Amino acid sequence: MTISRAADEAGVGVETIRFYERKGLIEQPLRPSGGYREYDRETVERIRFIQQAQELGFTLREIGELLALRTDRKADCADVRNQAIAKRDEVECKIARLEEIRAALDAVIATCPGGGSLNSCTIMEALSDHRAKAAVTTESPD
Amino acid sequence: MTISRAADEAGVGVETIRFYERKGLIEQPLRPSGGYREYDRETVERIRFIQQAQELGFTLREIGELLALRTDRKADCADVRNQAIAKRDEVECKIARLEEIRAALDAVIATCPGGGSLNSCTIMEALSDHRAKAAVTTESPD
DNA sequence: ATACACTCCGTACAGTAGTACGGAGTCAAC
DNA sequence: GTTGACTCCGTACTACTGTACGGAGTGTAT
Repeated sequence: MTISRAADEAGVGVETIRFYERKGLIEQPLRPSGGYREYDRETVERIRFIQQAQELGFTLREIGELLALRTDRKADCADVRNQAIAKRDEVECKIARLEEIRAALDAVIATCPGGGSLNSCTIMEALSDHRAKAAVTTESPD
Repeated sequence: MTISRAADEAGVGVETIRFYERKGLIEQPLRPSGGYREYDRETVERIRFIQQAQELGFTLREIGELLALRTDRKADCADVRNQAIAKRDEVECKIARLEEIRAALDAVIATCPGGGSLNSCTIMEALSDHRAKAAVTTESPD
C-alpha cells in the first residue's frame, strides 16, 4: 500500500502520516521499491487508533504512551485504565472551568441594558476591573 | 511608570507588555527619557482589561475588537453584548463536546476489567477501531 | 519512450500566547 | 565615575498539530 492509499484508508492526509512518522507514533515503514514507503493494514489501524484517541481528547504525546503500552509485554490493563481515568478527570476540570466562564458571561449579559452608549454598558464595566473581580475572576485561568 | 513597574501593577511580565504592543493591543507609549517606555495608569487598566477578558475565554484577537469598540464613538452597547453572547454560545459548544468525551471515557472505563493482560483490555479494544465507533465517535472532532 | 501521477526530502509556515536571549545603551545611587 | 539594575531591540524558541512548497526522483501505462 502506498502512502496516499494508506492516508485514504485511514482518513488523513499524506503529510500527516509523514508527520506521525517523524513524531515516532508510527514505525518506519519498509521501502522495497525506489524508496517509496510501503504500508500494511496494521499501520492503517494504528493511524485510526490515533484518530480515535484524539477524539477522546488525548494529545499525540499521550497517544504515543498508549501505543508504547500496547507493545509492552509487561504493560497491564490497569495502566491503560489509569490513563483513561486521568484523562477523564482532566476533561472534568476543563468542563468545570468552562462552566464558570459561562456563568460569568451569563451574569454579564443579564445585566446589560442591551442598547445605548458604551458608557452605560455593564459588560465593559465588568471588564474594566475594580468591582469586576466578583463576577469575572474564578481562580487560576487555564 | 517604567515597563517593569507597569508589568508588576498589571500582574504580567515585561515581555508580555512588549508583546501586546507589537500585537496592537496597547498603544505605543511615550518615550521621554532615553527611549524608555513611559506608562500611565490608564495603560495598566487596559492590560488588566485584557487579562479579565482572557479569563472569560476571549482570544487576544477578540479582545482587540472589544478594545477597538471601546474607543469607537459609534459603537453601541449592543455590539458588546453580541460579542459576549457569541462567546457564551462558543463556550457552550465546547462544554457539550467535552461532555461527550467524558461520557465516552466513562463508558470505556466502566467496561474495563481493571487488570490483566492488554489482550482483554476493553479500552484498547475500543481504541482499536471496528466496533469502537459506537462508543467513541461523536461526530466532527474539534 | 514519454507523459503523468505519485513520492521523496527538508524546511517553512499556520495560529495562539507568550518566554528567552544577548549585546548594547541608560538611569540612579554611592 | 563606576557599579548594578534596568531597558532597549530583533530574533528565536516554546508547545501543539499539522499543512504547504519546490525540485528531484520513480512507477506505470500507453
